[in-house]
Amino acid sequence: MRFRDHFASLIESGSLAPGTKLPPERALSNEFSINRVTVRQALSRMEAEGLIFREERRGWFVSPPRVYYDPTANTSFTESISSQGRVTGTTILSKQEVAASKWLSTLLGCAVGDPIYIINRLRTVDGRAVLVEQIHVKAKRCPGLLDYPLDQSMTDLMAEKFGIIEHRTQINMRPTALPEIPAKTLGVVVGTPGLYLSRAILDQFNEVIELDQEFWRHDAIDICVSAAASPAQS
Amino acid sequence: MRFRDHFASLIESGSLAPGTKLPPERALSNEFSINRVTVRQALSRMEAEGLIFREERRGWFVSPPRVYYDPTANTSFTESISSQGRVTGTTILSKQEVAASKWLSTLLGCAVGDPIYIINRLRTVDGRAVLVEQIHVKAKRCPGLLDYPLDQSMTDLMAEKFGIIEHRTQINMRPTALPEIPAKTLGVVVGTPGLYLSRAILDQFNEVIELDQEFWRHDAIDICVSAAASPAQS
DNA sequence: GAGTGGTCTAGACCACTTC
DNA sequence: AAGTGGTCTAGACCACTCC
Repeated sequence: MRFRDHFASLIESGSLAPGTKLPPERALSNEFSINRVTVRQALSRMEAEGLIFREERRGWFVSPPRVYYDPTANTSFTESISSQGRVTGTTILSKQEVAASKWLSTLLGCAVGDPIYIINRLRTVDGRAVLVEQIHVKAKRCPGLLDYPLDQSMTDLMAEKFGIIEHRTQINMRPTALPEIPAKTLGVVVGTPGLYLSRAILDQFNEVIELDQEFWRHDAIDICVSAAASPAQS
Repeated sequence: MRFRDHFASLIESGSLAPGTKLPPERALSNEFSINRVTVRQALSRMEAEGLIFREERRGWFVSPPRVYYDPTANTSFTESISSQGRVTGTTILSKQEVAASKWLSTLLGCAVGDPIYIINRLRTVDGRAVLVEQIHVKAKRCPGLLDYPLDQSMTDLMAEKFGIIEHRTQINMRPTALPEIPAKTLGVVVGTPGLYLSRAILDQFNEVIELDQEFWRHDAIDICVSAAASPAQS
């Protein structure tokens, strides 16, 4: 692992700036006198460590610092990221109205066939795609939602236009490999390590009104959560 | 990816029970008429997806279901896991008193050189090693801690013996590759995807009294957090 | 001691990006 | 059109597990 250690120390010492493109695999193979298969194995290891990332068929790049993100906070994604001096971008990939599947109806607590809005968004930090999200909301609770500008905070939009106040959120997260569609969207090889995050949002009447599913680049995020001990202590 | 899809459907349909050992790589290579390098590539992909896991030099096994874990809850690890019908185990790997390093003193808010207890524990679920944790506590606040039985809830121990009540916890998590020592301890290949979780625990006086660092097998955990919206809404 | 996984070499072809 | 990453073949040796 001489190869890995070489680059790891270069990156950690800051000699290689975030975003820097590494030399082609074949060049690395020559320079270090190791086989290209071995080079790729070492690069994948460094990818898993979050030191470097790749853009499919474009090459390997030094990873930028992770962004801190508190999924339980009431601050919006954009707000939270820009307070860290980073620039976010949001792209609407698609928006549509569908009839609730069995699966969706269970999670949202509605009838099968009820109208549901689905919005797919891509979010970037400093120009790099870091997450894709699929948002499901009950159309009945916010008619015409799709006609509003959707590249901003959904929370704000739903509060201002439809009087829906977030009351509680149930979040699940797990490390996983990125499935085909999110991977393609993020410009990443299918099977790259990632983070899956789902979020069920309940309104002031404790009704599930929104269900989000996010796939993150695993090296983009540092999740931080602050928890106050509840009165009932074990 | 015929190979991957074959096993993925077997596992997802439940035909291959958790814990089942897969055939040797060379046998798979023969059976599917693909090169062993390709077999290993597919297996690594399935490992990243959480479908299978490996024990170093022992082989590949079907992953058991993830355990749900709420790092913000006040329930103990054992309590939370056993309520899911799973059996936990805890092994003390080491316990010692050290002088606080610069790094530790900053995080714990004490002087460099102050006495600190360090406890390393290994935790298992249904017999499988799923996480290693390193616990740092201020020795001054709980003298003689190391002489108590340490294979149970630290929270309970510190409350009962030293009157220390957890008041707030600051948690950070990120997907990463397992470094050498945790990997070895978990019987996992260095560089395997994992989850890093750190926890700073503050007592009733808002003083940091404990600092934990955990490395999880990435396929073992499903993190769930419930968040109530705070009065101050953005 | 046999078998297995971990690591490595030396090629090859294709799909895609870049020019 | 050239170069690059993604995928694949066909071997090899070592360290370790298992019997």
